[in-house]
Amino acid sequence: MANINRNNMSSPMEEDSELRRGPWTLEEDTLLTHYIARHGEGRWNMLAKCAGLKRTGKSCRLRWLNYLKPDIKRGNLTPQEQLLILELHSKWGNKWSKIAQHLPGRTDNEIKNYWRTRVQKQARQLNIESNSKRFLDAVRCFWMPRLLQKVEQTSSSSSTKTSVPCQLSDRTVPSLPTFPPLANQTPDSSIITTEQTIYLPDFTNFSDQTEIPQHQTTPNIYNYNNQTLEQSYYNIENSSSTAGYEMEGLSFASMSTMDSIEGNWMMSNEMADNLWNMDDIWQFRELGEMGN
DNA sequence: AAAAGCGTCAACCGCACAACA
DNA sequence: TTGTTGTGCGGTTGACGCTTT
Repeated sequence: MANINRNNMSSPMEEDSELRRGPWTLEEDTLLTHYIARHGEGRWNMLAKCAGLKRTGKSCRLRWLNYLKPDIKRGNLTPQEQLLILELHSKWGNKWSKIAQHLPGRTDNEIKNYWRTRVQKQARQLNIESNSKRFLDAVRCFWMPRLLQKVEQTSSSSSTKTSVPCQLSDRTVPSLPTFPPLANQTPDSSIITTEQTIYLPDFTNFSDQTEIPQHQTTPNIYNYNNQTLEQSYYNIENSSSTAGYEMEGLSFASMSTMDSIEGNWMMSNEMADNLWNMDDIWQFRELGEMGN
């Protein structure tokens, strides 16, 4: 049976024709907001009726949680948030609500949309499955380092540790070193060390620490296209000790597969969403072919 | 200027599950 | 135990706006 009928608690003939669908009007938003302000959330079907809304309870709940709730954060996802999404998705897969719990103010719907429109777009460009291990490697090799760089730029350009929009006016950013150093290499002082700490702003409410695996202190070995690879792990920690969460286990495994990119990492405004350029794509393809 | 193509995102749908009578 | 209701989740759709042709 359709949800509309089941949730509406009345016969289809009675009320289905009266139920509104589609975009919410300002008036409906106001009704819903005011009702919840007075009576609180929950019992959505009853709420919809009592508030005088010709909507299903389900629709009201969705509108409230995804749009009207006061703590909803609007606007583009910050590099930090994108980074976190990539990492958590690599860990949990399409568990959008679970991922959303770690991004205060962001909804599962928003994260899901981000994944489908931005991340999967990159997968299409690479002509690989977005859920494949190859794509995961590509994300870790190319995308995450870029986001890390943006995080760095954000934190260094901001005296306070609040999020600022990423505004890269120059196509060329300072060169990024081989990324990451292999475990048996002596880290050059100019390069990012394996214990680099990056400060992330505004991540609060991280209480689900049990879900985050313990920090891996030793590199482990696994195979990619029959090549033995070492994984290096980078730590990213929350800047606020009171936030109660450290992003331990934020792993950038297997970046060493394709760490031969030297020199300039190109990034521009138009590439803000297109986190790897054509050179990266071709390089990734070539590496994939070599491995086959 | 108009049409077509494309990307984004709010909203909907189907399903699963928990709570309860 | 069974049926009903409420809620939550993930997948999908479609409207809308922007860009390209």
